[in-house]
Amino acid sequence: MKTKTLDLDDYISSRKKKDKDFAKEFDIGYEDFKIGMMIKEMRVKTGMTQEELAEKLSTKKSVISRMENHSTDVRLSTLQKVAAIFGKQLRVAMF
Amino acid sequence: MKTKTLDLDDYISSRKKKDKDFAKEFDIGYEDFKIGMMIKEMRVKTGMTQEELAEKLSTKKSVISRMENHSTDVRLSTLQKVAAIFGKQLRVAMF
DNA sequence: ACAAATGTTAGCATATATGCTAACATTGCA
DNA sequence: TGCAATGTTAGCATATATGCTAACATTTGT
Repeated sequence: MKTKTLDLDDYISSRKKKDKDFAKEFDIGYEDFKIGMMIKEMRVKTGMTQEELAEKLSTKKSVISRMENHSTDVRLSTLQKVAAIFGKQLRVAMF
Repeated sequence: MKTKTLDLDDYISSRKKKDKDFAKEFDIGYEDFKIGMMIKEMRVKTGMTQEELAEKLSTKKSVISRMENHSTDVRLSTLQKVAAIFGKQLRVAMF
């Protein structure tokens, strides 16, 4: 079961090397969440400003800044909204 | 990019057929979350009662029941705690 | 059928994510 | 250099996930 997990890790890892925007994914550990980095990376990659993303989320740019920097937690529904804006599908898994 | 996503879907799908407890994963759509089903499935599979899971989460069985049935949303930190109890790693991805 | 274990629900309390404004900081460009 | 765009932060308001208790329902085993 350990080896099986590693198989998938390897698969995803190699896929990411082949194709940079294959997906954004990360594991959530005991330390700080890195959700903000993920969101910021997708936003910057698509050339959006915080204010533009905020408008699409029907909120304010200060909220985006906080999410990208200070937030320690987030609701699944919020992540889902963000994913939708970037045309992505949110996936949650327990490996 | 569509085909790439399908590749991964196929991979995971076939892996799940080979090994039932390979992983629990699901996509979050516009409809209702199915987080509760995922949690319940893992709990039942490990033979835990709601009360036992509640104790490990330092909460009450009523909270578990609500999560498994009515909850429409959940925090990532809560999912992380649940995953940890089942010895799993929580992964979030935007495909 | 009964009793014990397990699960569900309602109602309320509390913690915290999210919403908002305004002031300030930083960056980029003329 | 200075202006405009963009990003950051603080403080407070609001919405909602989570915590808790108690009563009730359901299941399981005898």
